[in-house]
Amino acid sequence: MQLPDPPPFLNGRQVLTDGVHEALLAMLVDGSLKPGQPLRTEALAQHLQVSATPVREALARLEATGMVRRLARRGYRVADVPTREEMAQFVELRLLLEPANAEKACARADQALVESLAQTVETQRTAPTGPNYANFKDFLQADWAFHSLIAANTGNPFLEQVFNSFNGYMQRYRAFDQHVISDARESCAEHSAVLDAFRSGAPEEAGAAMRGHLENLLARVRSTE
Amino acid sequence: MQLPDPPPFLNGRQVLTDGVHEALLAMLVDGSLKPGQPLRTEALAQHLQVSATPVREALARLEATGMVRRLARRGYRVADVPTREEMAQFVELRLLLEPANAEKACARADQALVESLAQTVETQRTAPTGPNYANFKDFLQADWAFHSLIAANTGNPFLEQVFNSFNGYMQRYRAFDQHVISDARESCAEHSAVLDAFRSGAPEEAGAAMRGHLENLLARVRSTE
DNA sequence: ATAGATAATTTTCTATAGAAAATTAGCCCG
DNA sequence: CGGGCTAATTTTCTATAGAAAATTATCTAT
Repeated sequence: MQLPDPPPFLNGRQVLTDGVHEALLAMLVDGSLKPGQPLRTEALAQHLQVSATPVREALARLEATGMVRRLARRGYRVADVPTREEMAQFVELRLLLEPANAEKACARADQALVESLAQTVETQRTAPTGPNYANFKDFLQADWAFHSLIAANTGNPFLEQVFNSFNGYMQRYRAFDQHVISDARESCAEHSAVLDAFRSGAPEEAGAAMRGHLENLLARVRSTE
Repeated sequence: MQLPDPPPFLNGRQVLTDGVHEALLAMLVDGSLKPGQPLRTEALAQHLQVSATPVREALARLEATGMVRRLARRGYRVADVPTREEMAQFVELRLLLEPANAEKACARADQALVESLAQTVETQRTAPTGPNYANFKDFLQADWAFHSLIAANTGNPFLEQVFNSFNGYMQRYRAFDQHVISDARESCAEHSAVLDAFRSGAPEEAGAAMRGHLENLLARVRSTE
């Protein structure tokens, strides 16, 4: 098959499956694919201007993230949005991992890392926090970048891997949840506290600050509704 | 296509991809697919008596486990066996999660769980620990079942999910590593200690026993060679 | 009407053919 | 003998057709 004009998502990618995977991931995260919605391969393929094969392959990969679920002989569906309780359990998991991440990363931190972290905090501070997802997208990305940078600099690839595997799951929740976002100011201040510990090279403090941040987050998630 | 005799791995499964996935997983775990070996779709398909499509789909799923890696336009390969250092880092991750798992599971444990755990310990105690993989397969399965049961009974599905996602990775390592197995006796005694804490309904003790178990494991992994 | 069965349609899933890329082999010339 | 170019082969990757299952629609009998 000769495509009339190359699909826009194939920027630099060599394989259609990769492009489809990325495109679907973006749609899942930003909420344009609605929870519970069936994902028919043919329709998606048509929409993305490719055949069904790379779509199926991309969906198979996405299944592992938990954002898509598959029923034998009945195809794929968009996973339900996490409930508040599920999100609380998710934060419980993060509470086990991220304070340790912060401690390890702080112990190994160089100037470049500290500056990168500072950059994310600054981005968060100045990013708009409007009413809909498009408006606070930058804020959320900076938020995640902060945690992600720390996970990536623990020196332990497994810690990074576990963290990243839940990336989309987390971001998708936020796209559907208005409340967590409204705590932008507090969240920003808590990140600053972690950053300060990094600046003064105090691993234990960094761990404690991260624990505090997540405990506050947990309280915010649990308190509402 | 009409298969002359149904492939043995399609027992009860409705979809070929599922069967292929399971078959490949088994081959990866028991070491019959060697580290670094290229996984050519056509060859695997022929061997499993199916076409290339379900093979590709199964490989796409396996990529997420870390046991298989993919290079664009160059296909899939069996991942390298974890080094000792990587395995130590893996145990570090487990040290963050599993003591908490034990504590949570112990706090919620009922009689049935305690009995199931006791069963795995008993299986371990009586299982043969011969020189090659086939011989201590039962032992390793019981070992893993112990940890897996605990993860599955924390009440937090994320803790279970993270744990299971590394299942194959771990088991595969053991198939290639002779040393960890030789500590069968110690490992068994340590499991007993955790079990005792469960019996007496002492969550903190259970967590501490689990921590001790993993710290000993970490020491065993690090000490050798 | 409505329940149950049957037919028609849709959709998933698998096989296969062919295009694009990568690998290997062969060759020429230094 | 060896480096670099081209041709041949292999292999991945994508599209597509068709089989099997599931879903929807239609029809009949009560």
